[in-house]
Amino acid sequence: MSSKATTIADVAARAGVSVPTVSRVLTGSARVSQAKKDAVEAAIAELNFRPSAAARMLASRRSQVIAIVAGDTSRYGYAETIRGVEEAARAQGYTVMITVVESQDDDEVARAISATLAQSVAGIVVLKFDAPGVAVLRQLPPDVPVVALSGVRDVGTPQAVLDETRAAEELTSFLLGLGHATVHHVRVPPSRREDGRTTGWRRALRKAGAPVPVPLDATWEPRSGREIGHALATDPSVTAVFCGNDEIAMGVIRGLNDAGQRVPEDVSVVGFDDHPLAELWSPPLTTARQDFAGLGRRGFQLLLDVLGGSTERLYSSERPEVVHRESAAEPRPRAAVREARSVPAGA
Amino acid sequence: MSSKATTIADVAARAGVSVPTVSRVLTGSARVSQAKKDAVEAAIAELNFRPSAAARMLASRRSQVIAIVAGDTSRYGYAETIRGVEEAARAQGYTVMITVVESQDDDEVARAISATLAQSVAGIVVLKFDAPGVAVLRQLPPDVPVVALSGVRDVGTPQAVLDETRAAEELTSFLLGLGHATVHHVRVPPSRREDGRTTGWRRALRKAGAPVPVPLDATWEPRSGREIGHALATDPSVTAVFCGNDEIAMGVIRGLNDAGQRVPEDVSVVGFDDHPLAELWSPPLTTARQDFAGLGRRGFQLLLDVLGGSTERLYSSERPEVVHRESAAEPRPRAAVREARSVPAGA
DNA sequence: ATGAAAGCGCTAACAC
DNA sequence: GTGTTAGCGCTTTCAT
Repeated sequence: MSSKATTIADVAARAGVSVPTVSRVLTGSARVSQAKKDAVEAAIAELNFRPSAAARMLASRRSQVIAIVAGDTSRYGYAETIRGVEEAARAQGYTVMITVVESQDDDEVARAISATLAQSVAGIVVLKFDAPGVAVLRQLPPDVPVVALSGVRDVGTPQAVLDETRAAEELTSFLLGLGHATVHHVRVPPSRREDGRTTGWRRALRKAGAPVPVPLDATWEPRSGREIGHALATDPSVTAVFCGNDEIAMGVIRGLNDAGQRVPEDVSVVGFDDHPLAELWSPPLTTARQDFAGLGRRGFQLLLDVLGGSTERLYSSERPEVVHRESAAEPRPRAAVREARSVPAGA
Repeated sequence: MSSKATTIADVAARAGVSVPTVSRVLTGSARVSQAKKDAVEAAIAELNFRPSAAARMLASRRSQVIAIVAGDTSRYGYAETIRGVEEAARAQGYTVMITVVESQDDDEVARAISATLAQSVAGIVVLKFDAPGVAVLRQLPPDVPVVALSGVRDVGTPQAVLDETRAAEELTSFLLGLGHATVHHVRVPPSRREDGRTTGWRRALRKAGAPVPVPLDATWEPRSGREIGHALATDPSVTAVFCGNDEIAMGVIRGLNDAGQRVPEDVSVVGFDDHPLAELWSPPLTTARQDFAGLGRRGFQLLLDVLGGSTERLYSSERPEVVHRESAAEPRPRAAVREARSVPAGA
């Protein structure tokens, strides 16, 4: 696709050597005399030659391309994770292609897998953050080098995890320790029946003997949190809320504010992720910091280990750190609820 | 990389036909009798055969892969644009690979271009949002199918644009129309000497005969806006601020608040992009809505036109729409400035 | 150390 | 319609 179709044969001719010799200097697979090496390199530069990755893959049956399979690419955690994988891959000379799986529908999952495998990738990193990711992992042929990235440890596939269960438990316990009778929970769409964040929250409540309220479901849209905030405002028993992520927490706080409730004076709200805007919010969000880019980097490293034939139990776990800011406080008698202002039409 | 190395020859043998016939049903390049077609499809399914994209590209000299070249992948505008390109590409059966260019440094730009071109891509979409993007565009060989995505119209390369100059001018004029003597400007790192947003702002001020303050420079980090907000708070002549993007606007508002200034009562602040959190911020942000995903989709469509050999002047422009919310108001005598609280250490 | 020959898995002519 | 014959641009034996 570059200039004309400058091939390795052109380079060989120009340098006065054989084709395999050019290949040797290209790949460094065997020693070549300095003289020929220089000649080849000069010819390559003059001809502005670029080897064809396709021909290379075909002949060598090896590939320097990895695929990232994800249910989304632009939401905060996904985008950061992808950035981490790409960064680490690039540093090792790998190219990254990306496959999006829209749903856990069989056809869609099969389509995504086919599209990915057709590209002769060296390996695959799947973001197991949601149902599509889980489905892909389950349907992938067993002999493909793959690593999963997620929030909960699992058996089987090599994986890098951000242990959200422990962090959620810690965050919930912190709220309970402040004196709240219980902690309500607003969750984002879970990857399976229950996310680690929800499990951790439940575990903390159980351990403390606190009642376990029914979790409320938000979508990925921050504004869905706002509506839930309106609802939460009408329930005086709600004094602390643990949200599935910071963006939902911001929405919930906004909804609570619409209804005249202050955070943290009337209701404490904590998020998850430590989104870049969490520290700038009013009030600054207490949350758990997730190093998504780091997760991506660890994931790629693991993939490299798999590719290297490592036989170890491939696994890397890290625990998000709770960041204490100002959105959580001791419970106090709540202010009177006022009618939630409806969301402006053009908003 | 899939199962073993099931090839088209295995399929042919199993189906009792020749290799090209299998190829024909695979590509639909020629009619094949229904009987053989069925046999081939059955064999493909039984063998779980997946054609090798590498072999295909090599033999046909065509590719179903496009590359997105970008200076960043996770920031809001970038991530959304990438999402749009990927979505449109996937809908047409294309696979997307992504190349990140870290800087405008010659070596880095050359590395990115080489990595991209080596993959035998059908075409390239470059995000000309920053200096690295501009540099890549300039150094790309002239015969590569490419389209640029940006905020300012340019000559040369086919491109899809989001006309930020006009939108910035409109936003600034709106502020001036409210009665502000001038509008200060906080810009994000520009793609060249000056971004369209800055140009539009300047143009509006000139047209109105308003003084043109020196623009302030933020980084891409929202918190850099906060520090600028602190500085702005000490200058009583500042009554309206136009920020390069919403995240910086949020930081500026926060900084202003730290110093006891209210928005919009004391200072009006407007952003750019209509970030998903802009409507949830306090106060909700007046801004210009940028349809980045749409830009990405239009960009891919343009690339398809280029690939189709279209000889038209390939160009697609759209103008961001100003969204009026609550962060801008008429100027009023400002409240006394109080010492800006320093940013919390752990924040 | 270097060249000749033989493919990698597929598509593209070209016959029939 | 369908099979035969040639490659695509590289890497890989295998000689030398």
